[in-house]
Amino acid sequence: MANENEITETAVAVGSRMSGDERRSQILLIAIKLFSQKGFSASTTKEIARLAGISEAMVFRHFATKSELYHAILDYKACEGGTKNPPWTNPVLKRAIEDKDDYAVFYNFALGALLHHKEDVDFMRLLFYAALDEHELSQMFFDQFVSRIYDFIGSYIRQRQADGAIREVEPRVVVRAFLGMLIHHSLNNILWDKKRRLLDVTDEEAAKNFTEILLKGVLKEKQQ
Amino acid sequence: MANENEITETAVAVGSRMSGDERRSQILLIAIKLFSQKGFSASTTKEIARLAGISEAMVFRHFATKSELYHAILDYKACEGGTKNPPWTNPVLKRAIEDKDDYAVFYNFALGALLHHKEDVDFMRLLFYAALDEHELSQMFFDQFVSRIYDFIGSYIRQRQADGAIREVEPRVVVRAFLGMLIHHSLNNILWDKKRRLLDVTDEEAAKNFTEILLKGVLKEKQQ
DNA sequence: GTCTATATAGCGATAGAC
DNA sequence: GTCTATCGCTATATAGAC
Repeated sequence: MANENEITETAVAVGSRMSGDERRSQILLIAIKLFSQKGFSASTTKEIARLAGISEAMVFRHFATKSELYHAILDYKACEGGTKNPPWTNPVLKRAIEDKDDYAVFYNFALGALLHHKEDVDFMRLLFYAALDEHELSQMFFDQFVSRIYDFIGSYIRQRQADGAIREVEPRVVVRAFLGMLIHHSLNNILWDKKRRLLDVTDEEAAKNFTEILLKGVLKEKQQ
Repeated sequence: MANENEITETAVAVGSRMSGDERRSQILLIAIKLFSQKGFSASTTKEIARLAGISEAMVFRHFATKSELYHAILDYKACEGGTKNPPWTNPVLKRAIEDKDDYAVFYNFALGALLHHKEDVDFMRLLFYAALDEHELSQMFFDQFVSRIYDFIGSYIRQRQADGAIREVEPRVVVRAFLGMLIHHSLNNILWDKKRRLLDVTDEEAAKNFTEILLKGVLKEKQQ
């Protein structure tokens, strides 16, 4: 691969004797970084060991197989990383929904998503690798998280349609359009824009613009 | 990996003696399929050889290294596959632009993109793998194709803003929003929707809905 | 052009001492 | 909990016969 970069920074202290649990999470964190950078097959247990400052045998003492390590990562990330603070528990968003403040609903959702993506680039990369590899994590995350997003935003849209505020469009199409803007934007930031910046906007500006486009796009004209 | 499927279908006749060029393209096509399904590292020259019905040594006669094979694929795909019939040569689209028929411009662009994605799933997967691996193809495709799309649609938007038809938004943000809907939708179709279908619409419906959302979202109200 | 056979290296994983 | 040493396997890549 073109990327010959090394991981130089490690969140956990390297080497030195540590307890089983400490060591286990250290290995986990390093493996997350490595797998998210190079994918599963291109990552080696040897390099994980080297980065952790321990021998390969130690890696296999904590995780019987490389595959088990992968699963542990995915479990860890899917439970802790990906679905922590989901939108449906966000108080600001809940309030906006109660108030039927359409702009606040979509803007806060958008900004939250963009910040979350930026904060957990590793997880996004891991998730895309898993999706391409057709790994079960992908489906797991999808069922546990993405499909709920569709229900969550979709039901708000349906409600606002009943109010006569939003025109008749299939709610799921609207969700896909909105998520498309957000996820595609984050993906661009992660994968390409670092080198050639096609678009240089703050997360707030992006959230504002996307929200405006979507809302004007779906609200009935008289409402605007 | 979870995907244990085999490639059973091959576009090119397997085995039997063939000319150098024939054999070369056969290997290329098989490798494209394999790399796009499993990524670079997880694909083996042995399997390529097996699928082609030849020995591994033959693969290395045509491509000195596995990496060279990868490059050949990317050159081939980037020149022939990805950028064949780009939107800016589409006569229907050109006509719509001349006529300043906003709906036709965005609808035809959208439908063209969705059909193209569906037609060349292998290339999309290859491109995403390459992007994650930070392979140069990714940047190449980006510079040769994506950035031109931004210029192409962006300049149309700018023109319509000068006409007073489209409200003041950064054109590149609008492009990103629209491409986001389209690419994200295709990505969903490819990666997840095959198992759990969140959204079941024809390409025409999707193109229509996305176009309507975008246009209502950016046109000045009086224009609608 | 195609093969068999082989070189070489690195992989995941294990054994056994400390 | 950690190491060194090593196994068995598979990977890429090459040599040389047909």
